[in-house]
Amino acid sequence: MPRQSRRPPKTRDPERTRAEILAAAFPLVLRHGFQGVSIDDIVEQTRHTKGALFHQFPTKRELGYALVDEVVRPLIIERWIRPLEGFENPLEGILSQMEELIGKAPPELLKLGCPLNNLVQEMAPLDAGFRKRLQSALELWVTETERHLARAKAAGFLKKSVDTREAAHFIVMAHEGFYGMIKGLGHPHAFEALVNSLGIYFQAISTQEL
Amino acid sequence: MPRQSRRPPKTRDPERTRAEILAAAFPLVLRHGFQGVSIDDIVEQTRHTKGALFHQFPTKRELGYALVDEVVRPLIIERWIRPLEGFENPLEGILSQMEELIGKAPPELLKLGCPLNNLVQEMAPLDAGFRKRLQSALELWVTETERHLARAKAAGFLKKSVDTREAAHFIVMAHEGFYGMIKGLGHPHAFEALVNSLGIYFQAISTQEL
DNA sequence: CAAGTTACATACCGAATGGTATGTTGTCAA
DNA sequence: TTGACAACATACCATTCGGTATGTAACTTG
Repeated sequence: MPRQSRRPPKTRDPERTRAEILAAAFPLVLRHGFQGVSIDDIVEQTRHTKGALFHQFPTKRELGYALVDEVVRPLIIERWIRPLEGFENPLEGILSQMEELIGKAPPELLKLGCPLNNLVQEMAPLDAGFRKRLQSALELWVTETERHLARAKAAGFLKKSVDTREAAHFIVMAHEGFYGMIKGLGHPHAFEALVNSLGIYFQAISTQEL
Repeated sequence: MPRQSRRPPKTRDPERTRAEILAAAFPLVLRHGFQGVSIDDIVEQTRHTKGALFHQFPTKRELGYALVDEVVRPLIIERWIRPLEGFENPLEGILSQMEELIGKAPPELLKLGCPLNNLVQEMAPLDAGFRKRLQSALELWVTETERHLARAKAAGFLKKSVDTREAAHFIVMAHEGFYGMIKGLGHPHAFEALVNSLGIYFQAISTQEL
């Protein structure tokens, strides 16, 4: 018997309800943008109703905020920061992770772009609440990247002259730029060119051959 | 007497009407996104009516297409390609132009992002017509950038080993990434960091000190 | 100048949207 | 066991939106 019934269960679980709504909203927003997705669209993708949604989230905007704080933000850490811990040289880790998550990603997924970048471009100039949360997520990404660059420097992989904060900004910018460029060109073909060029930059700030 | 009357003139000028509608739509779309702007919003910013708009553009989407082809595309050439012709070394030109158009731009303008990038992120995955036109604009930007890189190479500024196509992709990506990053962080403070890092990349592909 | 056509202006419409009002049921403390 | 409240479900609403139907004045053409 399927544990995940299509009909609402008799037992209540508000946290799970909330999580399921967010999980349903995420891919829709990724594909259509926040403004392009309606409450009804989201509800349709869950086993819940509009009443449940508006009970969990007072407004559509609040749902968007939760999406940033509770879905997008953790995703950044999980995908782009945590994996670096497994690499002695973080620069290698960054290139490797890019190859893994962008280079090898299915084209139809890549065309949807980066969840964070999409929301930044769409919502940051429109709404202060979004702006604040997206900014916070971006700064977290930069800060954590810088931490690993500092580690790289301490381990002698990075030239002493490198400003790790500057480099971290550039690297995060490149992530978002890669996604944006691939999305704009419509095919992932440009990825290799981009990662090669980023490699040249990495080489320029490194003390040894990568 | 003001030549530009607020009331519609008795004399007709369809091309001017069309241009005025596009001119009114452009800043609105830049600020609120394409989906975030209504036909009535646009009409309100002109001395024309909804009837005129739908006479010039059969649908809202067609207006968006025209915005890409007739406003955004020329803007790229005018801002980022043409100015390079005045520089013996195009790499210097790119950095100089970035400083001029991004570094010195008013923060409230920067927060709105890059017109092309905004539309790419918002509309490319949603609509094939947008996708085609945005892709074409991006490829034009890359191609024209590559032309100047080839010139740089011929003049001996670039290392022979540099793949100009790859580098052109990376440079265009950086333009869009810069805008996106500044928009996301909410303040132009990051620009200097980004342009410094791009300078390191430029140095790495150059034959001499910049 | 007559007749047709283009370029609008005005009024209106059906559908979609975010949100609400109200009813119902599970849950839990006393 | 029983209220009381949280967690929903259902029905409904006001507004907004892209688009259209229709009327009219300017312009072109024969």
